[in-house]
Amino acid sequence: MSSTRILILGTLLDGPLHGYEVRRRLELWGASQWANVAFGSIYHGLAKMAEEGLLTVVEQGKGGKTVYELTADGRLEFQRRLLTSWWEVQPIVDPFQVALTFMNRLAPADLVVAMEARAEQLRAAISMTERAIGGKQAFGAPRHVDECLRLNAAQLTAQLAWVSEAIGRVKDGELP
Amino acid sequence: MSSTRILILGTLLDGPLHGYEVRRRLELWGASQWANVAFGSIYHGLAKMAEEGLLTVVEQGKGGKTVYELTADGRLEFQRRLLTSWWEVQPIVDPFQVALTFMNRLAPADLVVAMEARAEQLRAAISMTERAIGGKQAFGAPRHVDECLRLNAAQLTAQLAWVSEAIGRVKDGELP
DNA sequence: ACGTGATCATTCAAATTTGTATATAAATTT
DNA sequence: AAATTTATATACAAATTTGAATGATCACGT
Repeated sequence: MSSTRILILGTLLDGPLHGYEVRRRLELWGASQWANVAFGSIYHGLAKMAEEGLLTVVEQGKGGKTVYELTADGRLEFQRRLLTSWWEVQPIVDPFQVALTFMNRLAPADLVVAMEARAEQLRAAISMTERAIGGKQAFGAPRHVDECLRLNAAQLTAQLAWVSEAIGRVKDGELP
Repeated sequence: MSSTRILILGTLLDGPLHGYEVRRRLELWGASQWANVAFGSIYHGLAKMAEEGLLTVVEQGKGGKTVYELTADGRLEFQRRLLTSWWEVQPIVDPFQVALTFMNRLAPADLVVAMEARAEQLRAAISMTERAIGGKQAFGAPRHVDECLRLNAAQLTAQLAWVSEAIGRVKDGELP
């Protein structure tokens, strides 16, 4: 289950918007980091949900601009999806798991070099994320988007801890 | 960038396989948790990569069974993708970020209830993951797949830490 | 008023993913 | 040994995602 739909519905809660603006809000919330919200997906999602009655077209635009608004059904659908987001623990998808899966396919020496480089990059990513905390309110983002950053930083820190520990074990020949 | 292709290539490293068996191996490695490896994706990926010369059809089957083998190009492509997996830090995609993004759309009381339930589920998921460590070698999985489980447990623990701390802040009215 | 680069806004074909339907072989029950 | 269930194996239509292409509009110096 992808998150495109709930994200689109969520941007429309406070009033009608057109596709480009939907995308801009999501960008501001950092959603482009962890969701499929390329323009194509947005426009497709909007058109599809309008077809299904979750949205209505408010202003079919002169010049082509199309503005969408939530219907009552759309609001219900948002609430439904929001509740399942909170109640159902869904797997974390981390592309680094792929690297791990095939760690035995890299020569140990290369592996150690890659791991050390990754540890360095992770430290940079973590401090960058932490510095970003608090910086988005200026552009109209609600305060709690910082929590997304905090959680992300915590998960990157967990990855860093794994890498740091594993470097030693690879050097000792315990891994892979 | 999805991980379907590298996963398929990786299963074929040690010898030709047909689609169903590719899927079985991935399942064993736990990849179905964090990647798009439904049968449809596998068969499509196999056919596409064969078309592109990364694979060849070894045994066009009586009864329909089609066995694929890596070509030299396919091996190179795997190595290329493996290196980028290790060297490029890519964002962690956690569906829970969606829930966080919209935490202000739930009544605080409901929010606290959902968070407490989630903390409970996370504790269960973590201990289940930890118990699974070491259990897959019996079925032929290489030892280092345990590392995927360890990393996953660490990331879930990070999420649990966030939730536990945030419950207090919601009760105090600091969030959202 | 005129070009020109940046931002705004959408469309579209191609690639991928999902989910279900289908078909056959193997094991199990009756 | 026929019937039924389970596991193996693939195919396919529908939905979604990607990424590039296309225009329109706006700011700004000349």
